[in-house]
Amino acid sequence: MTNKVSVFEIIKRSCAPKNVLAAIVDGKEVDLSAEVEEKAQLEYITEDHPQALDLMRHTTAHILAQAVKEIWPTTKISIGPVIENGFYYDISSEHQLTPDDFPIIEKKMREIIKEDYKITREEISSQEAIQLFGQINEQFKVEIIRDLGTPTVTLYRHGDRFVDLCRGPHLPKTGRASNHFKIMKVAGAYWRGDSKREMLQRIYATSWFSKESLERYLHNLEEAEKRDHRKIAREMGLFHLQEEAPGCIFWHPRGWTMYNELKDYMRRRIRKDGYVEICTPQMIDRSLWEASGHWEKYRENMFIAESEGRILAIKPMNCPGAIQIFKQGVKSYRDLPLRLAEFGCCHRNEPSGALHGALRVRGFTQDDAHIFCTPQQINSETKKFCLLLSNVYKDMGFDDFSVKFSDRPEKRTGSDEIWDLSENLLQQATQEAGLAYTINKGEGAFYGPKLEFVLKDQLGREWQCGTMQVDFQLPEKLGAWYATENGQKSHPIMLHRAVLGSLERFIGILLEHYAGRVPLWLSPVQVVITTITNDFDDYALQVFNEFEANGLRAELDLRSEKISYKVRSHIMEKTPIMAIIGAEEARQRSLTLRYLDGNQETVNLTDALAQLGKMCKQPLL
RNA sequence: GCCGGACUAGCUCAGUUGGUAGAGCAACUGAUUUGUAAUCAGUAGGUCCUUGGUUCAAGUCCGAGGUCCGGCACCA
Repeated sequence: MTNKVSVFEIIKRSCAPKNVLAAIVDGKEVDLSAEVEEKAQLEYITEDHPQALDLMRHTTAHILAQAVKEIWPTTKISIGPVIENGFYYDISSEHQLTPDDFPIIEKKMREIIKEDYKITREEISSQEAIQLFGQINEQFKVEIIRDLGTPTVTLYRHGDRFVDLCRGPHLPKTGRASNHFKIMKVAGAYWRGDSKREMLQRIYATSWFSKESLERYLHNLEEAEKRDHRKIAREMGLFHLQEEAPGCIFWHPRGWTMYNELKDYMRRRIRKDGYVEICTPQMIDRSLWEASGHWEKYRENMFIAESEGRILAIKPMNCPGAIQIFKQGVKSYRDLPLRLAEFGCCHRNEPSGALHGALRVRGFTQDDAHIFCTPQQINSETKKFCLLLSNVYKDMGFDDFSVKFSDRPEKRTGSDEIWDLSENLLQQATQEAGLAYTINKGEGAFYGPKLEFVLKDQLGREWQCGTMQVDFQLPEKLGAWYATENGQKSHPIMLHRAVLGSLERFIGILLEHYAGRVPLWLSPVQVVITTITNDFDDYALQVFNEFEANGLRAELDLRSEKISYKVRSHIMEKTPIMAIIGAEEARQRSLTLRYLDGNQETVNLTDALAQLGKMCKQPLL
């Protein structure tokens, strides 16, 4: 029999570092109070350990809960997990928290840290735990324990002041938690993430080991907010939204230029990949939506127009329309794969609370396409698509995107065989395309599995852009078929796919990614020509005409302002290049090109034209 | 949709215990002719989100609605 001792004891006896927060035994994190074999291999978690921050934040979350309970004793606590950059705790309280309460809570938390309560772990039977939490009116804890269904649970106490249900591990004492924390915001969150249940108050906080880390984090947040696409769009004069059209964008000339450049680029891309472009009606009679199943499953999100006694739906998706085109004329297996692309303008009545600038809108245009193919062609088409998407994202400057594979949901149609087949084909093709992905269990569409390609905004929020969905339902439902090699009728598989997702969303993400300094070929104004004094306006006008004739998007700024004033104003509009003309340039028929990063060079007009032409060229041209 | 907050000039924001609205920047006009992030002066600009109420009097207090912001839920 081997002797068991606490980690704490081992540290005391050995020459282990002083500032150990917890330990890892057999790959499992444990408290310092944990009893382990005397000769166990221990890894110590000190502040510089990769897992230390989460551990400390977790304990700080408990301290937050204790503080709130001490200030408002009737508060009920639920869960308080660690998240990226911090943690939150969900509570239910008669007291509605406001930011004014944050300093009060923070002060109490500092007191708790200063009091340096001993944190003890205790394992008790679930029944006892239910009784315990029942007595102190912690109904959420009781529910959690019931649902866990384990014979025992673990509790963590802060001295005799606070008790919480928790798996742990935790710091040995509250005093080991860092004082460098900050409560960030309070927001509503449903109990258990279920919109039918009680809404709790979620307190978000961040916490770091050092003051510098905390300050750096807060500074980064501020910087990220400056890159908010809504702010940038206004500064650059790209688009606006207004009350009368919630969730719909008013594109201004500059924004629309960017939009069309992006669209042109995509057109060239997909043409190279064998797509043909179509356009289907904006409004289609209800009967088609009933046949497609949208009327039943998606009615709530559809905008309806009534006319002459019939009900028309404004399309929320392009697929039923695309199928109508496929159905024109008899199709043969020789026609497959048939790739019908559509820059489809869709409207969806998204929940009001979901709207978010250009990233979540009600009216948007997808770079959509529907590929009609045989099951055998799923593999090659998926690979082809993954390659297309990777190339597009690369051209846009996104090396970093995540891929999620969503498999069969509980509510679905189609046999298990067809699900097995399509899931396997899709996964295999993705692997063969060299893309790493995570599994989104049960998140597939009811008609088939899907791939989602996700980009992050400046504040770390994820937005799905690209998608690839296998659909073995809709062609059949809407009566699309082709003649096989044996002359039999067969329903094609339909692949729904988009690279950018929506042009609106993608532009929003581009703006944030580049802080408005988008690649030259996308820039609405590529170069602004300006003069030091009005003496050179004639030459400036000549330059402008030459630029325009060469297909550059140029503007003239002949305001009689100081050059510093004009430089500043164009920097703020994020115009990538200024062509500055003074006495020297006019005499030599040259230009001084000033870039946004402050670099500049003086070149003669002919060279400038060639140089700018090259720089502003779209990919694939 | 749910919880909370906000809404005053194009933008960023002041506006006292309720007494009838202000600044800076932007815009416009004029002067200035200037070498790389703000030249000077003047002018104009408001249904204080909408609406109902309380009051002698409402930007301010109360009710209803709208939009936006932050989360949550949703996201074919």
